[in-house]
Amino acid sequence: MARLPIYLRALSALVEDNIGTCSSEDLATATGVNSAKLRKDLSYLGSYGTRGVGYDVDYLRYQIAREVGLTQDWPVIIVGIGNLGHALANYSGFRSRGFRVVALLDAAPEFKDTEVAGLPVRPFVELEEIVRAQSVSIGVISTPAQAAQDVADRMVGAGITSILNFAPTVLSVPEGVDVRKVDLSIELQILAYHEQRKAEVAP
Amino acid sequence: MARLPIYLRALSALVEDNIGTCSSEDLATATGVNSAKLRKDLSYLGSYGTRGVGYDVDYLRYQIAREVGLTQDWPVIIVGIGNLGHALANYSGFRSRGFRVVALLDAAPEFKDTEVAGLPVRPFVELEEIVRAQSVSIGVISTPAQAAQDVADRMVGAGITSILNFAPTVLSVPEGVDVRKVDLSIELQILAYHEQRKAEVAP
DNA sequence: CTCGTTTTGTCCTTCCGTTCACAAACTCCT
DNA sequence: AGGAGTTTGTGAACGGAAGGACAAAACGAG
Repeated sequence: MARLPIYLRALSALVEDNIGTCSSEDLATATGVNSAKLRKDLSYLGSYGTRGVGYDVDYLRYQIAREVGLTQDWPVIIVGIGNLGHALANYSGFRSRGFRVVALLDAAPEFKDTEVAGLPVRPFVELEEIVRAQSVSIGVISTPAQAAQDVADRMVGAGITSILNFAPTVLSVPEGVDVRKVDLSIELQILAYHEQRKAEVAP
Repeated sequence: MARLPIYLRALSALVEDNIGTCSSEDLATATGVNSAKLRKDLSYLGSYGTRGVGYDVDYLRYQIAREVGLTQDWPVIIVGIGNLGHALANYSGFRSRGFRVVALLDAAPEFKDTEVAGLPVRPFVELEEIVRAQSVSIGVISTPAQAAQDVADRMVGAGITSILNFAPTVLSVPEGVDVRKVDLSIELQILAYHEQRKAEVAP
């Protein structure tokens, strides 16, 4: 479920505040979901609550983290060190949630011998070697659109089975490989759509 | 509909390739959608196809752009010029799709007199003035999580009615204000979840 | 002009996610 | 110990999106 990470974040905030127990209603308002939906989501993982009391924050957090797979460290590589790749390499939210950026790659020769976020930028041809050496299964693509499919093919060939794609292209990958796409301008377009509808109704 | 921008991008690619006409099947495979779903989406906008022929690429593109609201220019401000804000300010995909970044803001005084992507970074206190002067209705938040709610409140107070939030927090905003959230680490967590399930089944 | 081919637009069925509502289970107070 | 008050877990109803399937419409060949 795509909502588990949201619950996880809210639970982490509760842990910070030394709150030991919470009801589904509490979590629901904190995360902006319906409380029945939240309970159903959690019951799908098992019966981790106590009727009349609620959920043990620490315990529930661990159970969700285990379900999502965050009890282990996931090595990640980032291909395409432009503005966005730069930002991703420096993003602290990855490391704090069980992801470790093990390598940055870029095909452009001008990155030779440069460092970003404490990691050397390595030439793209070393992809296979790095993926195998570090058992990487998750790759991030932050290249321009026209390079994305090539990068994806190489990633899949090297053994990567999950791709987070920031390039504005539809990637085609074989069965068994997961792709998630984040398209910044599409998000803005969706907002513009709603903006326009507001403007049409009002005046 | 959230799929319209995807169709729009595929249509733009077809225009580049000088393709004047396409069937729903063509567009569907290019965007990775079921062709029946695509036709239903398009028919919701009106009857812009010709049976036995398909859709006129240029005409359809214009109609979708009009529906989404991209025939006009949308001024946008970005608050929080860290790594991510930097990348967003430089992202060319915004301008090329009808969005114009009119101001960058940050509360930190060390940004005084600096420029990013050709725009001066202005102090956060000038938010209201900028929003009013430029009639901005869309704001982007790329601050740390703890500042995000404050920024959102100020944005709403200044008259902004659509917010794209990159901070890992649930924002609470009044009725009539749209918020879209992009959480980079949640995307990775969803991939990790699927990765783990693959690993459980295989060995 | 007619027939065969192609493709749209849409009806209808199916399915999945969401929400309501409530019994079961637990705590606390008396 | 028992009753009042909470809160979970889930059965059942609801709604809407997705996909299959097909009639209507356009085009081209003969």
